[in-house]
Amino acid sequence: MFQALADPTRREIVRRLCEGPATVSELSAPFKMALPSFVQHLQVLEQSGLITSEKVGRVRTCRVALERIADAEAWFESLRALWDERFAQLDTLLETLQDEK
Amino acid sequence: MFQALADPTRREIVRRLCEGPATVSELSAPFKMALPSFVQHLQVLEQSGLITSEKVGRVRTCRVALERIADAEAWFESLRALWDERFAQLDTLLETLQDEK
DNA sequence: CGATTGGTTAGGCATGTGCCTAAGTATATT
DNA sequence: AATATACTTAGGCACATGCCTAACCAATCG
Repeated sequence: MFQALADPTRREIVRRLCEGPATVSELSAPFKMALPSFVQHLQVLEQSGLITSEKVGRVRTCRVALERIADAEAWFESLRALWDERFAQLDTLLETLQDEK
Repeated sequence: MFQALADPTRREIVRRLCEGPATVSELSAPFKMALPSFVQHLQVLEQSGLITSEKVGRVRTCRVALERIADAEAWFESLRALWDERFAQLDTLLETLQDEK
């Protein structure tokens, strides 16, 4: 998942899809890149679960998988929890020191 | 920054440092990896700003740079904002349709 | 001072990644 | 049916990445 987000093109794709579903053509338009290369990026994102896609006729429409984005975000929250826990321990220690004083 | 977080070893390093500062030796102990390889990971993280390090004598101590972590987290928040904005627009549209009905 | 410890530098390798071009398939339009 | 459009498949290349070993430097310990 983080591997998938390592590439700036892929991050931009995800960002764009948060604005709403889009076709492969729409998504690829702003990028000066050969289509197969671009689609490879989509595949990485889809493989990681961050987006889904559906082909109707000859048009493939991509959508962001927000639950999966939330999974990635949760990692940061877990870091914050660790850090906060550390501050809580520091606070406790400071209180202990004050009591002893 | 996301590039730096793409590697599981590096994510674990960051996670560990959120528990508190640690020396290179301490950090590398759980990993079955040659020290130079491990230090290369630290360098990637430091280069990306996610951690800082300071050498005192022969001991290098690493610390997480929480502000920088917050920068990465902010990207997810910006996605959420886009998504929320989209829902707001949908709500408005639904209300408009209801009014017309 | 010699030995040990903690880290750094240098060079190398196998694999992965991000891009390309060419050719092809399927669907839609004229 | 011919043409255009949207995507897919296949193969390739240059560079990046994640690991290794060997050698070295600096600080600390006994």
